[in-house]
Amino acid sequence: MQNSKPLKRTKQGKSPKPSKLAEETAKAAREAGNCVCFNVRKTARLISQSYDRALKPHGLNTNQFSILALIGAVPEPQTLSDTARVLGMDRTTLSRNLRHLNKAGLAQTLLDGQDARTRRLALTDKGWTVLAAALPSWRAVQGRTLAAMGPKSWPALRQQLDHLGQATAMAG
Amino acid sequence: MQNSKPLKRTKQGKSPKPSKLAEETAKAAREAGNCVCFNVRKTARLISQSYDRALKPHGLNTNQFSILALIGAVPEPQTLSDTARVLGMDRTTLSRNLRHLNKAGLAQTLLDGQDARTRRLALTDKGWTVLAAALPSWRAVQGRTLAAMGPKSWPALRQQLDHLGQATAMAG
DNA sequence: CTGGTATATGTGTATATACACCTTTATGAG
DNA sequence: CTCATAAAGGTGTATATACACATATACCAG
Repeated sequence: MQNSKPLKRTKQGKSPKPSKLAEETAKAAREAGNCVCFNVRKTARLISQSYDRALKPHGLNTNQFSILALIGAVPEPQTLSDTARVLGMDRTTLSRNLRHLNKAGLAQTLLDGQDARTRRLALTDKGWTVLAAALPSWRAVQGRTLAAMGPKSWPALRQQLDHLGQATAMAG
Repeated sequence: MQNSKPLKRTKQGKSPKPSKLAEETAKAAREAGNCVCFNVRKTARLISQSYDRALKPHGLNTNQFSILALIGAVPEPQTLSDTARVLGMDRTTLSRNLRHLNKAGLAQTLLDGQDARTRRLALTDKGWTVLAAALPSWRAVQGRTLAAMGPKSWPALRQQLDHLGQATAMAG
């Protein structure tokens, strides 16, 4: 159970007089509850759990499902970098996420005929099968989510999220 | 460079005839671009990079900043579980995130006088100092973000995110 | 008191995420 | 052709994330 270090004990009775710095900083810190980044990340954490549970019977999590769906959605195999861009994901992150999908036999990385540097992404037969099987589960959780949030509000929310992603690039 | 496995080559010239399954699934997969979970996660990835850069001079990332700010914002040390709940973070995730903050000497985990099971979270003096120093950087990036997205739209967006987080709990 | 249950937390494991840096290949200037 | 530079991708490292499971403690019914 123990976390290695010896722990102090919270003082009982009168709470210690906070330092001047602490007093001012505590007040300012309450602003940070309004942090855009924190609130988006928090929502991402919460909603991911819901989608992960829904996709679990297919051996996928929401991230893997999104990658498979994107690879499957485009007619010709795209490069790793382009795919990462569409996913809003760092190239190296996608590279590593693909390892799991490769190992699971769901996705394949193909050489390009023109450029020896580039890799192109495609689904395997098994990948198509798993994706096809997972889609109804995704539709179900997506439907429940839209219903719970009021389906009308999603288009506006999505637009704002897109806008925020773009704005972020601007804002540095 | 190589990823161990021998890679196939994308076929040149005429593209292969897609299977019936692939054809239907590809069409369905395009729906998934509208996935609520994917879009929230994507925005979270993008915006996090911006905040991480802004906080980097203080040795913090956006997640660590949020945790410090929350610990600092409440008057009395709260339990780990309660703190995790407010952060919308799994208890065990917070537990591990705290290790870094403990090791860095920014946060401390205190024993509770009443209940030997519970741990309460507080900032160290160094934690107060670092948080105080980081707050202006956070205000700056938050300000840039709000400006770039149109400051009027944030309150509504935040409300929708909160709602979505709640809805998620309902939707299973 | 004692055993059963609930609560608070830590661990094992798997995956996600991105920056800094490196290698390989393409491309263009001369 | 050759070298400089750019572009595509992989690796090292650090952190984030959560589920399943394990441990320690509290608390309550009998």
